[in-house]
Amino acid sequence: MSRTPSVSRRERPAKPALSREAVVAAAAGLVRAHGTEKVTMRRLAQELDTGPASLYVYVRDTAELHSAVLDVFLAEVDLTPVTTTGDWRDRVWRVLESYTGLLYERPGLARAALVTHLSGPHYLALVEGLLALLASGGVPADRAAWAVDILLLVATASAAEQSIRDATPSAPAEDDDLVAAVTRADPAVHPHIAALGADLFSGSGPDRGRWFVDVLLAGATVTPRPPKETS
Amino acid sequence: MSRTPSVSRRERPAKPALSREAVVAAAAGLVRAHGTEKVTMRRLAQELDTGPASLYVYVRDTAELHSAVLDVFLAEVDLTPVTTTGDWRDRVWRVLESYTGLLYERPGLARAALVTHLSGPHYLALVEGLLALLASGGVPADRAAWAVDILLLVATASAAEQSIRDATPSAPAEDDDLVAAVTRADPAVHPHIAALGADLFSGSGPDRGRWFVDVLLAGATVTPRPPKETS
DNA sequence: ACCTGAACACCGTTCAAGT
DNA sequence: ACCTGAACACCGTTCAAGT
Repeated sequence: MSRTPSVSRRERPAKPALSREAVVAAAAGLVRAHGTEKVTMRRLAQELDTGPASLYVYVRDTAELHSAVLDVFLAEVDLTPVTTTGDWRDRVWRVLESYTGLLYERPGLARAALVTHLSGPHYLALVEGLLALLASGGVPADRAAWAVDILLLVATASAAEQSIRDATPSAPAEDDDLVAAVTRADPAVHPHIAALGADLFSGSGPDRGRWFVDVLLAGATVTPRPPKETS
Repeated sequence: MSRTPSVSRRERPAKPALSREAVVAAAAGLVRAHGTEKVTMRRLAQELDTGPASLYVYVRDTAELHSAVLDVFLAEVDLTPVTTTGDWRDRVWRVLESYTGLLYERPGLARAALVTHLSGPHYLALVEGLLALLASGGVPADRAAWAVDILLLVATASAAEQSIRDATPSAPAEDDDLVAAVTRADPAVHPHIAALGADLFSGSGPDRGRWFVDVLLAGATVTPRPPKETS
């Protein structure tokens, strides 16, 4: 008496067909559920009910996987300020705020973004939007490219850095080595650091960010003149 | 007849006594000889003729080790521009050039610096030097703190990024995903990116860097005025 | 042709047990 | 008290061998 084949074929939920989309989506799910640190080739393979080797058909390596996952999250960046009216600098700021806000909740991704080149569609859309805003503000195209690069870098780094602090509870990270070193700074050796003291870390992320955006955008709109010689 | 104790005690070159300095110095040697990637707890322990567990007496974890090693290399930063005469902006630039040059040859360390907080003595000396220069240029202390942060961030990132390109041979990284994506960009969807094309990556590291330093320092010396309302 | 089990060559960190 | 062998719990990536 043989078992009924049609029933015994499989007991567990259908194993979804693999594809790049499925792999990246599963990885994004892993980030959402357990954080970026848990997104390893092996864990992801387990999640997809296969062996790690199979993933290499769809992603080049772990770095590329991380970059693809980040792009999934970049879909959440609010680009509406690009097509809104209002001061262009404010609109740049709002886009960056949306970008940073996203990364604040996904610190591991911010750190990954710091050491990889992004190239996904949502990243391109973000860059395009910022370039459009800078163009509308009268920033020359070549400077706009540089400015967007740096704006995104600083935004990413601020998210990544915040995540370092957040790993420990205390407000300005009592036990941070840098804070300790600054507090211990000898005024005779490091007068400026000693004078600033904890003010070295002053200013909220947003305050610093807004200041930087204003400075950079102001500088980018100025046609650069060569520094005057000893005349 | 017992073996002569004084001779048989050890056959190999003296195992150097462990200490934080010895551990960090050995790690720096590993970086010099084989690159930052090879500086793992296990390899370092092997180098020091002990087990990995022993290292945890002297360093908290791998991140702290990397940060300590980086500080060793930061000893090479040329801080003489701090006490020289000449345009203060030039002198800031020269210090940053020295810092970046160092990291260009140690890409792994640049990447490490991007994701850790530094706090070593040479890092403090670098920050102190930059703060002194900005102060001499009339930058208010609180803005100077922000500016130095960002200057070092951008310098570090540019070294880390260069290292990503350098990992592959071709000049503007032919096979870079981002370059490919930009080249493929549809002008209808991404007009600004398509218009810029390869110019998105234009400008040498130093050109971009110098431009950025000038913009930031110009902005930092301006007393910020609240953006004028709709008046 | 396509996919993957199993292996290779590693990791960081902890802790019980030694001296 | 100080130090560490050995173990625990993982990694990324490759490739020979299957279907």
